[in-house]
Parts: sequence; structure tokens; C-alpha cells
Amino acid sequence: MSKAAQNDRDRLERRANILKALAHPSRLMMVEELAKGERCVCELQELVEADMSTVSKHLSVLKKAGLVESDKRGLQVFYALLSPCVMNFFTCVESVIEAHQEQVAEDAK
Amino acid sequence: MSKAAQNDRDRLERRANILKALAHPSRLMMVEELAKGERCVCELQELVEADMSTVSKHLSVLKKAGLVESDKRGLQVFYALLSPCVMNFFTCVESVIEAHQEQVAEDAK
DNA sequence: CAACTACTTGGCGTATTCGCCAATTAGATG
DNA sequence: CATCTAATTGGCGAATACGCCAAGTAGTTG
Repeated sequence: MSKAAQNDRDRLERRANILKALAHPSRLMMVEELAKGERCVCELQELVEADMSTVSKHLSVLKKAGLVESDKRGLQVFYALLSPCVMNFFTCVESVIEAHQEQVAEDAK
Repeated sequence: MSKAAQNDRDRLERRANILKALAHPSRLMMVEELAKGERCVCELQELVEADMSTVSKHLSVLKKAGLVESDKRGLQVFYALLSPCVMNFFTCVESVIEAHQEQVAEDAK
């Protein structure tokens, strides 16, 4: 493979990793919550209603992707959204969903 | 769980499904190509250099998510991007990547 | 209609993801 | 310093995703 093609693959892989990090209902829920402001793990746990270890692992996925940052203060760890621009995307996603539902309804006729 | 919370879960799951559909390097590559115009499966296969069955399955993932549509004309099947707005998101993704790289470099100091 | 082309689907082994439990770490508190 | 709390990490079984090969389908062509 050419060098340029390899660079292209790397770029695509990095993008895919970020999308993968967002591609989970609980993580989306947490990102939406963090868009309102920073939250400690315990608050996010209450929100998604899962084991704290599960929530913590979800957060580490988001952190590895560069989407959130964490800050330990006392016993608690606060997470904050680094790239609020991801929220814009949800408008687009919503339009895909609506269009798709129409499409499915159309096909059913 | 309350009805409202269930609706919320459903909504998040639908969103996550769309993100999951995009979260693969080959599928991203195809989406970018389709943003330039419709392409047949054979053209996309040449692009991603994978088995045609693999490419076909990737395309069916994108189609199930409502991101592309297909149109058979003669022996070929042409795919087209339904929601060009997904391209806007890549700008944001790119900014996440850049910021994250700086962050990683910063931490290394 | 036999052969060919473009594509899809089924199946299978491998790899990754997910969620819980148990154990561990870091900091606060009596 | 023993203990408690908030969070992370390790590990395991179950579920999904991935990619190829083989087989099947739909449409074209001699």
C-alpha cells in the first residue's frame, strides 16, 4: 500500500474510533448530560442505572477517545465534555432517523 | 422504568445505531466516497480493497441505518448517500482528534 | 437456455464489546 | 491508623461484529 493510502487508513481509523466511542446508548446519555455541565461518576451512575464499574469503563472509553476529561476533587471524580460540537451532530442523526422511518413506512405500503 | 425513560432509551438506542453504522473505517471511506455521488458496489470494492461480500455487508449496515439507499440498474447496484449532513460531523471529529493529540503531547511532558 | 457478471446471503472462526462481580487504589474521616 | 467512600481495574461469560469463502439470486448476453 502507498504511504498516502496508509495515512488515509490511519485517519479513517481515528475517526471511526471516536464514532465507536459515541456509539452506545449509555455513553450517549452521559455525553448529553455532560453537555449541561460537569458531573461526578456517582451522578452519571444514577442517571444510567448501571454498575459503577460499568459506568467508569464507559467514561474511560470516552476519555481515551478525547471526548471528555476528568478531574479528581476529594473522593469524587468529575467528568466534563471537551467537544460540545458533538451535540450538533445529533440534529443530523435525528434527521436520518426521521427520514428512515418515513422510508420504512413507505416501503410497507 | 417509566414510560418517558423507556422512550428516552429507545431514542438513545436509535442514535447509537446510526453512530455504530458509521463507526468503521471501511464504511467511513465509502460514505466519504458516496458524498461525491452515487457509486456501484464494484467501485466501492475497488476503493476499500476487500472481498465483495464484505463490502456488500458493510453497505447493508449503512442501509439498515438509513444512511444510504440502493438502486439496481442492470447488473449493477448503485448506492447513494441519503444524509450528506453526516459529513459536517467529520469537522467536529477532526477537532476532537487534534485537541486530543495536543492533550496527549501535553501529558507526556 | 447456458454461461457469465454483479451482487447478496449463509456460515464459520476469530476478535471485540459488554456488564457484572470481586479486588484494589486514593482520599477523607473519626 | 482503622475504616469508610468514590472510583478504577482485572477477569470472566455472553453477545456482537468482522472478514473470508462458498453458495445462491437477478439480470444480461451469446
